[in-house]
Amino acid sequence: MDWTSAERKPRPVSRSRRSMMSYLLAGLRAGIERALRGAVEAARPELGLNPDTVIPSFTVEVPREKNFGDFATNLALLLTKPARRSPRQIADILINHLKPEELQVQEVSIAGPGFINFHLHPDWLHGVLPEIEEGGEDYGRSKLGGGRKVQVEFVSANPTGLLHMGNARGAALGDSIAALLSFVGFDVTREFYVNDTGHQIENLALSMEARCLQALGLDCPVPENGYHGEDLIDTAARFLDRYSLFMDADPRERRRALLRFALDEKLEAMRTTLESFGVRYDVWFSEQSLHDRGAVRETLERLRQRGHLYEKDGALWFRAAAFGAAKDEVLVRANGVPTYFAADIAYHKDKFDRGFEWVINIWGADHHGHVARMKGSLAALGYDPDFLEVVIMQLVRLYRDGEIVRMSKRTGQYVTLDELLEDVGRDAARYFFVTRGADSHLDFDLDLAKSRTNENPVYYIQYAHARISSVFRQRAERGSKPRIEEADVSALSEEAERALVRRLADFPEEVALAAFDLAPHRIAHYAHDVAGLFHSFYNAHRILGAGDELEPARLLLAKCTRTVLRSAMSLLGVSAPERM
RNA sequence: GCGCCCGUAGCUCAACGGAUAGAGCGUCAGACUACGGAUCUGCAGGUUGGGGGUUCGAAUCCCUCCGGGCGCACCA
Repeated sequence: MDWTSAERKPRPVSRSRRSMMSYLLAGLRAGIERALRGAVEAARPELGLNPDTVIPSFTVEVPREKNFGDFATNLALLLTKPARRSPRQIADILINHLKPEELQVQEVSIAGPGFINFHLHPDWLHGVLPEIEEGGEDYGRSKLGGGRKVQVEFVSANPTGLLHMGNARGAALGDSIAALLSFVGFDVTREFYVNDTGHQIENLALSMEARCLQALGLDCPVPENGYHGEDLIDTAARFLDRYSLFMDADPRERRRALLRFALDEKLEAMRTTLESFGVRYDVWFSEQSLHDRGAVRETLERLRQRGHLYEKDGALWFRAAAFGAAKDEVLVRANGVPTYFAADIAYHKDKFDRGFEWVINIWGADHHGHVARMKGSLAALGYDPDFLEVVIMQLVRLYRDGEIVRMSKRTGQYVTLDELLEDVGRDAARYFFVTRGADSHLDFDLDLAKSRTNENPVYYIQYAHARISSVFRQRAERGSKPRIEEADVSALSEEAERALVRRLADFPEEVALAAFDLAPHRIAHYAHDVAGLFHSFYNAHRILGAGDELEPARLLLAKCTRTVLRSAMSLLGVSAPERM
């Protein structure tokens, strides 16, 4: 783990220097890192390092094993080559150039193959709770993003049907990623790209027309490639309700009106569903608008000028293969109609032109084949393709009653997000989707998500939060109120208390790491961890009635735990109930 | 056939290239006469799919094989 993780990955946003935080742990780490750097410089002759030898980039991290200390560095291991000495020898030399007392470090030791372990003075923990108390819901926020503009585009489902489980995973993932990036100081835009033109949309219009005619008693089947979902029957009925002059209208006008009506209704339904899932977008971007204002034509022209297009079989092709894609791609069909990909290139160019410095797309695994050509097209336009980051999300497999639920959009046999929300509820759904890494195949157990038992991990976290709230309710009911403000945190000496405080101190770094790795599942695990430490503490020790010294200190600990749990759950889109 | 992702405890999954691979669930054995038992404590459970390689160090990177998922349209 590394507070400077923003610099580890070769992303466009990574170049600017971090703005340093005052968080305790981060500060202590930075101090140790500086001291180590200084020690290498001072020890150059002893280590046999040339003046121009670059110090390798080393880590100062929290070791997994806690008797390895609070921090450990691999610096000595990395210097073996340039220094031509054994790592333990190097570590020994480095330690002689460190002044631990200046670092709040109690003990420095060499361990294992040559790690240098730092044991902090135990009192450092005393600073943690006051810091959380002061920060409140802002504890963990940072300015690491430097206010740079980031766009997260996710779901972007075809407005031709209802949202399904795959879309739901994308929604949960995208929204949490956006929340994380915002939390660490990026200027985040959540965006939904609306596919409101093209073949699928024409099919939608034709299907609507068929449903209308059916409603009027005519025998008119939905086209083979059309949309057979029953929701369209209702949509058609509502249309007829409103526009009774259906049969008299000019067929072309009629189709346009049908389409407009269906699109509006479908989009509105998606917006409503997503909002009840806790997801709200800043921008709904219309594909059609790109065509309307000539952005697609303009983009094609630019590619042509740069010599990346050619004609074949009457179609216009992009030399995608020259930019790392599997094969070349058609941008304009022989019939003169641009492909979806052509519009998509224009869309991503537009993202560039709007000034985003980092663009994140959440795509399902069934679209992974598009990544190379999308990036290739950006390179062809003269942009840095690394500004685009595509998070590929593996597909969701549903289980009910221990068996796989087969889903097929064609036959309309699939579980919708609306049904999921009704069935298992928002909290469990959001948590389940975001508790696994994006590239892990997700087995979604409907029965487990629905169950209100200890098998369901969502409630474990929420229960910790509700329990803390309950303690404060109890306290309010009782007469005596020791003042939390006068809590003496040094009274917290039990192992369970210290472990919890220690974990709470990790939150700012945990959030930063999760944000830059686009990995909200880290927060899910972290929250579970904190909840577990709290439950252990709670079970072993009294809070109320613990005595004049301990009670206020433990109340403060409980309050800070609640603060962190709330923030973590909020990042995941899970509610933090006062009682359950 | 080619490309991308995955394979870790009985199940679902974690683990910035670091030290003795960790959680939850399940199994088994236990725990408060006061703050919510949707809790806690403990036991058992592993050749990280197989085999090579790189590295001081590999679940992690490279090669190869096996198994699973998903792509490879003038669809989106």
